[in-house]
Amino acid sequence: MSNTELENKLKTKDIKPTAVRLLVLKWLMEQRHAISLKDLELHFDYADKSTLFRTLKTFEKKQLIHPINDETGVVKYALQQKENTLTAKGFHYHFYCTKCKETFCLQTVSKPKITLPNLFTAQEVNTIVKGVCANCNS
Amino acid sequence: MSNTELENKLKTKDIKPTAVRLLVLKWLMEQRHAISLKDLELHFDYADKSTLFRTLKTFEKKQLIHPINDETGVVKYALQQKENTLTAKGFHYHFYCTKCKETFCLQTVSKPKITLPNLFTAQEVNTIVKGVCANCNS
DNA sequence: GTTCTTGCAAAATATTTGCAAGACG
DNA sequence: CGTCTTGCAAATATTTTGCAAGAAC
Repeated sequence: MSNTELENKLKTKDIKPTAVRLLVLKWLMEQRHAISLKDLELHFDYADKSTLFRTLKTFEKKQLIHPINDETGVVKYALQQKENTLTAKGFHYHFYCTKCKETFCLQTVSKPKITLPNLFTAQEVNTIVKGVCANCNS
Repeated sequence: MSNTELENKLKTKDIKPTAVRLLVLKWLMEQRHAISLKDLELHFDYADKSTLFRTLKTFEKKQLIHPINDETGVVKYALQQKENTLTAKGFHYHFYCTKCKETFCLQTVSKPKITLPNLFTAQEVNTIVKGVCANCNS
């Protein structure tokens, strides 16, 4: 994806396309798994931790990325694949590979049906599946 | 539950019944929601943080309690309701109430069916439902 | 007396903020 | 100029470990 395209992607999300943001977005798009702040820090060792932190926060607020809690204790982020609407919040499963320790977004065919006890009302469902990914299984 | 009963509960799990452990177990059994290390610290302000930390770790290792990640960033613990076996790992949903901020274990009727992409193999599934609990809804 | 537990201190890890300098328009 | 972004430092928050004293058996 060209720099102009990246810039536009940011602009349509109402994010000013700065150097750091373009680099982070580019890298995020190249990854096939979710990344953590630490991952960013290691990859962009010339940029400051707090800048990268705020970049993620900005991206998150503008819904360019979404946070994933894979229970490793560290929050990771992945690009928002579908547009979020209030009715269909782009539900998908997350998969954590216990071998390569990477976290992926899985395309989901259907939202799981969950029966709640009386008077309980649901707003959101998050499912994290742990196992071994295709790469590590072959 | 009497002290003797609490002691036995620990002993059957191969945990030495010390004063702190008995108090923690008793309190855990009285709660209807999961508790964090911080909760313990606040409740048992006369016991040391690290002691409480290690108490939780011991209970977890001996499968007296199980950790819950409700995506608040803090791990919480709740008593193991059913015995864990290798085949049926006592699956249940967890519910996080966005009003009272408490986390509960829900009794589940059936394990969700999840279809994974080719070559992906699952070992474990964790589902956290967010919404409003019965108490906050009434 | 050997092993396990506890308390205290401190390390390790992770997240977040204040502030001033600089970039951008 | 005014607003937004960045870097640096440092505050917070949380989890975890080392070690020595003490308790339990």
